[in-house]
Amino acid sequence: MSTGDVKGAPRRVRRTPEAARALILEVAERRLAQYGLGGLKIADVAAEAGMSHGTLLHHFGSSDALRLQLATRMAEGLLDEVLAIERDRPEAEAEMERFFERMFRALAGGGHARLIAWLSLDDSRSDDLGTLFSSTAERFEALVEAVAQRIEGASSPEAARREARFHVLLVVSSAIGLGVARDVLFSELRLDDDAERDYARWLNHFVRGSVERLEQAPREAGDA
Amino acid sequence: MSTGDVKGAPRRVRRTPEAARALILEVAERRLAQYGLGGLKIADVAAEAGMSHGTLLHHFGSSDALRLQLATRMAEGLLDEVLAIERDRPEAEAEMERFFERMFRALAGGGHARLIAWLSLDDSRSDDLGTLFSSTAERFEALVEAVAQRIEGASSPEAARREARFHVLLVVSSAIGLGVARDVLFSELRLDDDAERDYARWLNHFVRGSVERLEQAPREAGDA
DNA sequence: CGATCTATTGACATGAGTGTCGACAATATG
DNA sequence: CATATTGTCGACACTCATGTCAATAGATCG
Repeated sequence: MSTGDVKGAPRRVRRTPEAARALILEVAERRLAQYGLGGLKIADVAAEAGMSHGTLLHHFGSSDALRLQLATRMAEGLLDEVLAIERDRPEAEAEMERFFERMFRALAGGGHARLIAWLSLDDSRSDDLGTLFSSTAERFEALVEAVAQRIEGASSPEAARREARFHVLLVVSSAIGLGVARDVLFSELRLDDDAERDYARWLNHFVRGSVERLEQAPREAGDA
Repeated sequence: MSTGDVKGAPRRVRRTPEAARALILEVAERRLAQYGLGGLKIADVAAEAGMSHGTLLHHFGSSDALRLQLATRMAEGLLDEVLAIERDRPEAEAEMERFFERMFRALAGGGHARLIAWLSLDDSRSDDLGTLFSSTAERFEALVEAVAQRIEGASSPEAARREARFHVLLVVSSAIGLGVARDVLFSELRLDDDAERDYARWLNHFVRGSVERLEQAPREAGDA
């Protein structure tokens, strides 16, 4: 068995630091989604990226820094999603309809939910979550406001905001829960793999219907 | 600084194997809830249980076995919760009202959501989930049936079951998501700590209202 | 082409977590 | 009190992920 590539493949590939980092983060994100936390061992990530683990350390400094940058990258990706949704004028009827559905998919579909869960489960890293998502809070607040204004006429402003907040919390928490435990839940409830898309649509209709109902009839639900 | 206990504390405590295991599992479960995954290192668990880590290994054989037994214990605890709820006759109106709320709290409040997330995030352990929760699937199915029968009269049986399944999925996924990412979500949505109780109630009313609505008007929501 | 820069590498060091083992001691039994 | 059983301990060995370092080689520039 000869070594195969006698001289075709270069013994070393020299990348720009930016290219190397981008490549590593790509691989890391893919591995996080595919293998979970265990897939982020720097030796494995480096191997899949086609370099030695020493090189990876050279670019990121430490394993922790890699994970933090990965988290930042993914958080920004998620933020971009939310911003893109917001740019589509959520106040427009047709766009509002897709709003929850898109956010749901952004959270549950990709590895974002897993990332959040990972950061939450690791006590030493739970603080990072606050800084990572500090910029998204106001986006969520804007969303809450948008929803609240639609139902504000039918009830008091406080009640409207409470309803809006809980509606958003419902969608986001469900998306995270599904993103984390999709396999178990589908197995438990005997749903096939296509059901996630159906559920996303269903939840969208469900929440939207509730909002519309609140627009007309005040305090239909939500009094302790 | 003298050693304090000159002769008061026994140099060794000798437990029965059952007592030792129970103690260890107690400590482990507490630590999982408090410190997350990192809190399950056998040396730390053993220290908090007042024994050497060698003793812990003696009783469980391996670190993996400890985690698996802990998972089993917690899964059984969750199952007991569900069974207890079921015994309270979910078909009765008043109990049905509390059904979702109680399950929600059982999942989100304790460490169950974290356990599920932990097992899901670790690819090497994701298979254990299936076996652990194999016995709960039929319980969930019974719940789906109970909900479905309430709304069956208003629409086709298939549509009723679909609605029921998605309603259950909504509550469970939201509970898991909240149990995993409670801190982040509350921070993002600017909710205080009391909000979880309120949200559980709100979600209960929310889902119950939807079911009641489906009892009267068929296919109000849920057509793609 | 020769010099400089630095991304890259592989070998090595380090530390944390896990598992092993022989001796000790607490309890039961005669 | 003598003996057996075994839970318990502490020291040691092993594995593996992380991090370090000096040498190497690819790229750029004069």
